[in-house]
Amino acid sequence: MPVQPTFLTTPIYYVNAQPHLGHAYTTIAADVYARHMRQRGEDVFFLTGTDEHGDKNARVAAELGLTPQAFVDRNSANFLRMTEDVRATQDFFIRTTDEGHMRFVQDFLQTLKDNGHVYEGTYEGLYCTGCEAFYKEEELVDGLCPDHGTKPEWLQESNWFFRLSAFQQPLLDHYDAHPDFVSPQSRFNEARSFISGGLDDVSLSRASIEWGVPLPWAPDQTCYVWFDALLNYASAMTYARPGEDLTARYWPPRWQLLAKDILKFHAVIWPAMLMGAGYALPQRLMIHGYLTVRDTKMSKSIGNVLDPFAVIEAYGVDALRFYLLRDVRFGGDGGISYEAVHERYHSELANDLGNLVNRVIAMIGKYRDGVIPDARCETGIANAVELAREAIGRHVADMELTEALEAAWSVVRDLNRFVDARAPWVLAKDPALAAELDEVLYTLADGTRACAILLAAVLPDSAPRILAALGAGDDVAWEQAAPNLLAAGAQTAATGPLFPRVEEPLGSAAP
RNA sequence: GGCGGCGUAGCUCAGCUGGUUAGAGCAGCGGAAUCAUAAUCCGCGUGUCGUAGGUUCGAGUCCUACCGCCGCUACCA
Repeated sequence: MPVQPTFLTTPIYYVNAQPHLGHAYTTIAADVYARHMRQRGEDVFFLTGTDEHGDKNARVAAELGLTPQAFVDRNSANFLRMTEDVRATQDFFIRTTDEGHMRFVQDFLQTLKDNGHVYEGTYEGLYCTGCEAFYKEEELVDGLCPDHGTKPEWLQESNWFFRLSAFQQPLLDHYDAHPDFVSPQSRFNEARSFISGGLDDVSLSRASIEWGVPLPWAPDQTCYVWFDALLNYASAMTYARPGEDLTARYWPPRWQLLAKDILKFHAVIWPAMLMGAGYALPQRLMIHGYLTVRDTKMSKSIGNVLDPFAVIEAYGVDALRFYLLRDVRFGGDGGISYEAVHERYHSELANDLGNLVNRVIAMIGKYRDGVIPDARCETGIANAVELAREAIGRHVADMELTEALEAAWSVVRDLNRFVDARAPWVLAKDPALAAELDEVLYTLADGTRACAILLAAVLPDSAPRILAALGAGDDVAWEQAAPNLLAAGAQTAATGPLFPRVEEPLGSAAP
């Protein structure tokens, strides 16, 4: 199979806030895809990072007595640490304050202008200085800013505009020619109908905001933060590897992941910008939904969200990764809770998978002195592995991560069924059945090994531990996700429980 | 208001272009087994498929109306 370049991105996260579950969610999903494609031997470039310009940051920095740069340095570091905490394996962590990025933004804007897509105009409206944004009258609450409760002022400023309106037809043409441009389908329809409803030009600059990228032809204005931010996906190609331009190798992105709240920026403005500058468009955008905390009578406290770091601490990072992709169909909205984490962790990770590994290792230890017998994988299990491998490959490629996990889990369930059906403890009592016992034990060890490969992208901590326990080495290459590849004679190694039981769900004893 | 979507077992949800007795997981009940983190396996659901009509030989699956919920309806990340 030829090595394919695979460029995928998460949005860059706005450093004004602390990293939270939403950030972790997108990052984890992207990481699962990246790890999977690396298993398949593809040439992956996984990009994530932070969005650092905008007046909001400058103001908060001032309140804290920091320079804007010091402030974003500190907060960006929190996001970088978050990617490490969830075991994300990005190939580059971009920051919009990077010199390489800012230079690219200026070049890009100049290209847009040279191509005739930028003009000077006047923007006027009700402006809230707190929000750094214009409001329509109907958006105000009693004539006041809905966020700040202050009275917006009528402001008029000269801005530079991007001729988005000119791209309505080209965008529609692209949507019609690429029916899988935006997933899920409902988001595709939403974006397309938005475009067909008519596009207005958008201002791409701000006057009187200093914390940003100056327009190359009008340094008194800075680039509107969204233009600045969107361009990270392209700018990273030019400087992520010093002295090397990766654009030819990776562009365009195969997948760009984002949550539904920023659909229009990515599905309308972003492709139009790329068209205007002569870039190829991303192949596919994956729009995922919101994780909502279940509205139970129990949770009275406001802002009682699920803390991903608390879950990692209590259950391990694999549990968080598994839970988020398993319990909520990737792409849609879904309710989450600490109780559900607790249930999934025990019923599936601990009982189904963890206990499977444990019982297999125990039986091989007890009946064969911890040596993998010389036998062949039973055909039913072998077929199940082959089927799951095919299904998972297909699902992950289409960013159907929940479905992929379901396909992997069916093999785990098959293996547990197989244990009971063949009852090795009965076979062990009759020396005449030694060959059958060998086959059963080999099948269990080999099948469990294959499951570890199938799940390695989701469970980066546990999969290698399973392989080690089975004496199966540490190669998680996708070709290994096939039956009969466990070497006979390998020595198993006892391990503690992979997923030790946890007494109480988080949040059950709130102070 | 306009456009779009959703409403399926106690819970969370699958059900592609209409076609055998509507499915899965969890929870619950009963049983088996003992290798294992008391984990596992087997069996058990008469569900008005939101409501009322319609098209069809046949409709969760298409059409209409209605009820309920939700998203989008241009520049706060």
